[in-house]
Amino acid sequence: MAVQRSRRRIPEATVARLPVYLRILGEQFDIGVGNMSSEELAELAGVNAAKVRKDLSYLGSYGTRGVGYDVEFLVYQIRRELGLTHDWPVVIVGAGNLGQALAGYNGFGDRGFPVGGIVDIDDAKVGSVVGGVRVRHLDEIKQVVQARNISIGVIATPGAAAQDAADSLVAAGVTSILNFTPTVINVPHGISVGKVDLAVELQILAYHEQRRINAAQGSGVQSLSGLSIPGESRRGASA
Amino acid sequence: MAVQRSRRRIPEATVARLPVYLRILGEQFDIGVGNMSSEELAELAGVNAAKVRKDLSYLGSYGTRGVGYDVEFLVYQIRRELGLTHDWPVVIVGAGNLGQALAGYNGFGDRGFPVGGIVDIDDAKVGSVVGGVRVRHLDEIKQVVQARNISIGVIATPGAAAQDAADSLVAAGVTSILNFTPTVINVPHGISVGKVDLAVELQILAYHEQRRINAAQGSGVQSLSGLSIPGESRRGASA
DNA sequence: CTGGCTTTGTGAAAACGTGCACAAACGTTT
DNA sequence: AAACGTTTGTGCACGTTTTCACAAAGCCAG
Ligand SMILES: NC(=O)c1ccc[n+]([C@@H]2O[C@H](COP(=O)([O-])OP(=O)(O)OC[C@H]3O[C@@H](n4cnc5c(N)ncnc54)[C@H](O)[C@@H]3O)[C@@H](O)[C@H]2O)c1
Ligand SMILES: NC(=O)c1ccc[n+]([C@@H]2O[C@H](COP(=O)([O-])OP(=O)(O)OC[C@H]3O[C@@H](n4cnc5c(N)ncnc54)[C@H](O)[C@@H]3O)[C@@H](O)[C@H]2O)c1
Repeated sequence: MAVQRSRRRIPEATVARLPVYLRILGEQFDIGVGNMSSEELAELAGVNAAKVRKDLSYLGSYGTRGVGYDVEFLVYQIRRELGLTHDWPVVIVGAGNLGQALAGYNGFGDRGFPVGGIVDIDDAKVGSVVGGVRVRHLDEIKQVVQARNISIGVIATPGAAAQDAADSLVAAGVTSILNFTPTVINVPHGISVGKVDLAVELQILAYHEQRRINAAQGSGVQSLSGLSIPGESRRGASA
Repeated sequence: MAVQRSRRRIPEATVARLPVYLRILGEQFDIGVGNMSSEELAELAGVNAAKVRKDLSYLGSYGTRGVGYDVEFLVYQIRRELGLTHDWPVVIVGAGNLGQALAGYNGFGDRGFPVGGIVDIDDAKVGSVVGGVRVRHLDEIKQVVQARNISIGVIATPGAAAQDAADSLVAAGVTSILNFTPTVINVPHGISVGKVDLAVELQILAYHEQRRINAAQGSGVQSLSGLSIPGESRRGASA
C-alpha cells in the first residue's frame, strides 16, 4: 500500500497560503458551508481566484467543475499535505514576557501545536508553571525534547541569547525553529528556520506611510500622474 | 530646496530586508565598526552579498569601491528611506494578553514606535494602565488617534472582532494596520496592512517537517537521489 | 441527449526576484 | 604615476510567482 506521496514539490509561496485557506475553510465548515468555489475562497482570503485554483491544484484535482470544492474534503487534504494530521508539540526557549504569553495562549495548542516544554536559564524562573507547563532548566532541554519527541522549537529569549538558544535546540535534536528575536541565527544545513520580527513589520509599514507623505508632497513638483498608493504589503490583504 | 525624493520605487522584497540591515549596522556601529563591505553585511544578515549590494543601490550610490560602506552614513540613509527619522506612535486595539505584552514591551518604543494609546471594548479593562499607558474605550479611538496624530494601528483583539477593529481604525484616520489576529481583514484602497500569524508560521514549519519524514520514508522507493532538504523558509536564515 | 451555464485545471505570458560575473572605481604600494 | 588588490554597482540570465485566458468537465433544464 503506497503512502500517498506529495505529487510535486509545492512552491513555498503556496505553502504560505495553504494555512490561510485552511483556516477559512474550517470556519466556513463550522457555519455549515459544504461547498465553495475558488472565487468565494479567494474573496475571503483576499487573493486572486486563479491563484487559489493553482495553489489547490498542487494538492491534486479535488474540485468539481461547475460546482467548486467540497469544504470538508479540502480541509482534510490541506491538513494532510501540511502534516497537520497529528500534533506537533513545541518547546519554548525563554520563559519571559513573550514565552509566558505564548505558553498561555490556547490558539497555539488548539491548532495542533501544544507546548511540550519550556526552558529558561534563569533559576528564578525554573520550577514555576506557565500555561500549565513547568519551566525546566535549559540544561535539561535534551530530555524535554526527547521525552515528547519534539521537532519544533520556539526562541523567545533576548536577542543576544538567540544563537545560544538555537544551538541548544539543534543539539537537542530539534529540526525546525521559529525565532521571535530580531537576531539572525545560523543553523546547520537541513534545519528549517522561520522568523517573526515585530519591528520589521512596523518598519515596513512606516516605509509605506513615508511614501504616502512623499507622494502627497511631491504631487505638485513631479508631473508623473498620481502613482497608485502601494496598499499591499508582502502578506495580508488590501482592498 | 528640493526634498531629497526616493529615486526609484523600492521593491517590496528589498523593503523587507532593509530593517534587517539597519539593525545589524546599528549593532556594528555600537561596537565601533565604522565601515563594512557588502560581504560582511551579507554574512551577518544571512543573505547573498550581491543581494545586499543591489538592495543598497536602491538608496543611492553610497558605497566606496575597494572600501565598502560607511556604517553611520548607511544607517542614516536607511532610516531616512524607511521613514524612521521620526517616531511613529501606534495605537493598539485590544488590551488582552497580547495587547498588554506588546504595550509592556520596550523593544517597541525603542525602535521608534511608542505606544500612543490602547483601546478596548471591555469596561473592566478600560481605565487600567498597561505599559504606562491608560486603556481607553474603543469609542474614544478617534480622539486617541488624532491627539497624537497616529497613523499606525495594531489589532490584538480576538479574530472575530478583527474586522470591527480595522473599521474603527480606518474611521479614526489610521492608514497602516498591523494585524495579529488570524482573520483576514478588508480595508479601503490605500490602507496598508501587515499581518503576523503565529499559526501560519508554525504550519509552514510543520510542512517542512512532514516533507523531511516523507523524504526519509520514500528514499528507498523513489530513485531520485537525495533531494536536498529545504532548509530555507521564506524569511530567515539557514546555513 | 442536447444546449446552456458554471467552474475547474492548466498552458503560456508577464512580472518579479535572485545570483553570477565583470567592468569601473577606489586606496595603497612601489 | 603605474601596477595591484579590493569592492562596488549593475547588466544579464535564470528561477519563481502571478495572472490571464480558455478548453475541458460537470450540472441542470427542457
Ligand atoms: N514581549 C514582547 O511583546 C515581544 C514582542 C516581540 C518580540 N519580542 C522578542 O522576544 C524576545 C523575548 O522577549 P521578552 O519580552 O519575553 O524578554 P524577557 O527578558 O521577558 O524574557 C527573556 C527570557 O529568556 C531567558 N533567557 C535568557 N537567556 C537565555 C538562554 N540562553 N537560554 C534560555 N533562556 C534564556 C531569560 O531568563 C528570560 O526569562 C526578545 O528577543 C524580544 O525582542 C518580545
Ligand atoms: N496571546 C498570544 O500569545 C497570541 C499570540 C499570537 C496571536 N494572538 C492573537 O492575538 C489576538 C488577541 O489574543 P489575546 O490572547 O490577547 O486575546 P484576549 O482575549 O486576551 O484579548 C482580547 C482583547 O480584545 C478586547 N476586544 C474584544 N473585542 C474588541 C473590539 N471590538 N474592540 C476592541 N477591543 C476588543 C477584549 O476585551 C480583550 O481585552 C487573538 O486574535 C489571538 O489569536 C495571541
